[in-house]
Amino acid sequence: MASNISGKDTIRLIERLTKGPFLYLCSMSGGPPPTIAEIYAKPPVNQVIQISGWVRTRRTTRAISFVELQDGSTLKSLQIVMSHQQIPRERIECELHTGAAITVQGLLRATPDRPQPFEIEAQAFSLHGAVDPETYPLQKKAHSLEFLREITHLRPRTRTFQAIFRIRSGVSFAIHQYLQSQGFVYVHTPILTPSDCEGAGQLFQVTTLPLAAVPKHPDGRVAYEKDFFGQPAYLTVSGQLEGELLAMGLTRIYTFGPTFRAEPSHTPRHLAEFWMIEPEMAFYDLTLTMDLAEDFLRYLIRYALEHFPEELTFLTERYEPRLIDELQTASSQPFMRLSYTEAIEILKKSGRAFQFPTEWGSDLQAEHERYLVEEYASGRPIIVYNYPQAIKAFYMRQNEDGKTVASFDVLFPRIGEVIGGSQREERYDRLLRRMEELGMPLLPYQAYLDTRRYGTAPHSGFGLGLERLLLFLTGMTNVRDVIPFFRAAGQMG
RNA sequence: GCCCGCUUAGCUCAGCGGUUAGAGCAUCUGGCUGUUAACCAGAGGGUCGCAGGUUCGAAUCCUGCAGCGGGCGCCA
Repeated sequence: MASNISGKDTIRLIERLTKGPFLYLCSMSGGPPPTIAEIYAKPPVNQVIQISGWVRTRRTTRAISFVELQDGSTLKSLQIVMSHQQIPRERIECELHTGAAITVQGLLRATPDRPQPFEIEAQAFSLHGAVDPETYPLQKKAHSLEFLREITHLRPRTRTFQAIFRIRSGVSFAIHQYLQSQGFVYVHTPILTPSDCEGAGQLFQVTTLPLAAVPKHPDGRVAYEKDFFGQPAYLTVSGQLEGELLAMGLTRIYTFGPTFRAEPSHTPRHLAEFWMIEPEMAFYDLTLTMDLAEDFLRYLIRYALEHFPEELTFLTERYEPRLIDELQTASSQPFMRLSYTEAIEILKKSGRAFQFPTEWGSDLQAEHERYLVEEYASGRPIIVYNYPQAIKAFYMRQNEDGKTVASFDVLFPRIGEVIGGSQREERYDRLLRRMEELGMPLLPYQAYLDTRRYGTAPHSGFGLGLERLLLFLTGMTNVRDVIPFFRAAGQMG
């Protein structure tokens, strides 16, 4: 057991086994052991090292066993060579099954004439956690994504999910990097909110009231004054309204956090808990905002291409043959821009028999978006802007034509909408009139309206769905496969 | 929420009214002087999702339920 090996013991063991000077790289007490990615980045050739990880495969011949070790730091694995003279074959066959966690001590030797650049000649290994091969669900061969969704706790052991989660991490970092470099302030908007401030979807209610015996008034209303906050509380469906308040003081802000919608959407593109990035900028009009959204997305795609070439090659070969081509197209060519009115004209002239109407005023359906992106634009991303007011949210800025609002959607091939955004209505009278037209209660929006009463300014923003973007970046087709643990209607994976 | 499809060994699947339900991989046993998802030989492993029904006979046809997947709507 590794926990029984002290640092001194390890040094003594290795000294005894190697009878010579060596570089003492790590022990449990002397710093973290190197990851396989670090070994590949700077191979300590001809040095004795310790390396830890999980067994991916083992091949045994008469005199030697080969163990492929992986640790999720890279797609690559490290081959460990175990001579049966050095380590008894029985022990290897008993302890080293796919999935077992081990630490190996051995000499890193260059192997220029073999498929892998180097390997480790093991002198000793310790087993941290054994695996019962009869019950361990994962094998060295590929599994279906559907099967892996049933074992989300073990998915991180597979190279596919290691690649996806590394890309998710890198892209999250790049999101901060890009926005920070553009002068944006990262703000934390609340997850618990008093009401549905956007109408973006069904809310999850949060309460400490006992569900078996909810306190009520004589007239049957729930006695919310006895609830935790003294009023109803919900999980946020969007940080936008708070984001607007903050942008009206900090000029450029963004949120990046989880969002919750209790919409029973049974599709591969919806989650009940998903991550959204919501930039909000004072003194930005619609055009500046579309420019920002396009530059931002192209930066993130380029970032993925530059930082995760091996992962993207793996995902392209394994899951989506068009992946790298699509990423290169989207990052190298400008997005196509169409007004909603132009888009409708194009659909009408297409000669296609669409299932849904293509009249001005009707919303663009999935089939319309797919035609526009995949056929009309030949796979280039498209920005559609200036949608009819009637099909968009109350806060979007009214255009001078009296029919449309300054809104936009970014549509990607294969996945559809990744961004929805707009210039916000900053004119108090216009906003108030629109809210009254829609019969909205004004009381919960006093803070929001205050920003229009005091020093109002033109401002804009958008929401980027992280999981949707990751579908595009990884070639996955189901958002459940780009988040470690998914929450969707009827499912907690 | 509506519509469609799938569910057979640990995994991926074939079988679609007619003997005792199959294959590859995995597992186990044995073999192999360096393997690359190693290879060779042998073995074990199944109430064919669950509950009913039709039939001389059901994995196969029908009904219901469940789980999963896909399409649509809503959206990110």
